[in-house]
Amino acid sequence: MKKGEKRKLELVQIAYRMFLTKGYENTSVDEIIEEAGIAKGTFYYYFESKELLLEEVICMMINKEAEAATAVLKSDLPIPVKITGIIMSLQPEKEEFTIEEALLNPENALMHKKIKQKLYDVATPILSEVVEEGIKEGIFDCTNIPERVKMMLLVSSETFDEGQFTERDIEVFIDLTEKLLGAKKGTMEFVRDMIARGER
Amino acid sequence: MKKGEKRKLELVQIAYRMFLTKGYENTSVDEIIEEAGIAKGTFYYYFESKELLLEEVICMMINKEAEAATAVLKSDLPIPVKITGIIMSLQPEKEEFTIEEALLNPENALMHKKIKQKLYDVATPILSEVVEEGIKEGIFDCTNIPERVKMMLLVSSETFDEGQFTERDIEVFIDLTEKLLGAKKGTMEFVRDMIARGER
DNA sequence: AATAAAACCGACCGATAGTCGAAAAGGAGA
DNA sequence: TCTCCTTTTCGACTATCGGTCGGTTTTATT
Repeated sequence: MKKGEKRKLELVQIAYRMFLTKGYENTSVDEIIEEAGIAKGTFYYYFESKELLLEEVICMMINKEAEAATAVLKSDLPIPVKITGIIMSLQPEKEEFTIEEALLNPENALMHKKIKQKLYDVATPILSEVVEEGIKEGIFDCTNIPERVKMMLLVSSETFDEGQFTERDIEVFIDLTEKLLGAKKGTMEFVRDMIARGER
Repeated sequence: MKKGEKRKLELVQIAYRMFLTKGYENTSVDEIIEEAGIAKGTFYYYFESKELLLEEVICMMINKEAEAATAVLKSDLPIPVKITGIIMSLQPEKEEFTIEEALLNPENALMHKKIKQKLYDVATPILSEVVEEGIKEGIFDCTNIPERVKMMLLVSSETFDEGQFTERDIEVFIDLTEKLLGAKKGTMEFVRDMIARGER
């Protein structure tokens, strides 16, 4: 690995940590370069702008999560379990840092939005594939799969990411998922336990 | 009306216009005060910060939309039409300015998020009331109404606000709404026309 | 050793949100 | 009209921030 690439990676990782703890808007380039012990010019040798750095930080995060999701896809778990597993592996929450709080912070609205957008782009094809499998196996029955998957992702992220959800939210989510995919009642019931287990 | 209140209102309206045309981040306080013909100090006499001004601008917008929504609620339109009407009256799009573009602009992520949050808070009780009506009339059949309404709002705003939606998105949305509320197939079919008509 | 390419430096710039002490403007009572 | 107090206005000033630029050092190549 070349020296330049190493430095760039180092900067991305420093930024990752700082963006999540302090927020993107509240982290200045000056702070990043101080932490890294480099000069302003060096920073801009590696990144065209602060926002492009953010882009790279997000890429790094997404890739990590996409890997986990793909692993679930290729496993031989039951289809409904796969779906829940993929959705949950996409939530950036259970990492070592207090990411949830950081992303929910209003001042990270931009970062949050960008992450969600990329996450959808990555997750929709993966989940769609699983749903196709499910249709072949006869446990799902629906058309317009990508659209349905997107709505599922939307509701799940908006409901569960925020951390403030009730038993009733889970109930409605299960009901919605089953109906959206044309599954028999009860098919997705175990989501309840997975969410409970996945909780912090 | 006192002189001070008038000035404050004037500033909020100027900011409203400028935020929507140029974006919140891209509108400087200097530009606002130049437009208003006042000095910096005067601005900060009325608003503690630029962000608190944004808060007031959003309040103004929400109130306008909440009024429209309540008007629909109190009308004697058929229930399903009421629901669509309320949802559509909450979309800040069809105003005189090019608001949609401004809100979709990534740099307005903060503003967009804040608006959406407030809109949910205002709209959920109103829509829930309509759904209750529908249940009494026998065209809907469901429990956990507020949760279902919130998910409906979520999907509708995320799908249609972005402006990039297909015929298939509409189809899935109709299907989802009917199933979410426990309505007979076809109950919400006319949404298609309303969306088509409401389009720009 | 000579040369070129990659990596690094930090003073500097323009723009921005926000501060502050002082000065008008306005009104109420004498 | 003068006084006193409150409300409103002013604009120079500050601190911080993202970003630029010309030049220097390090590293690899021949």
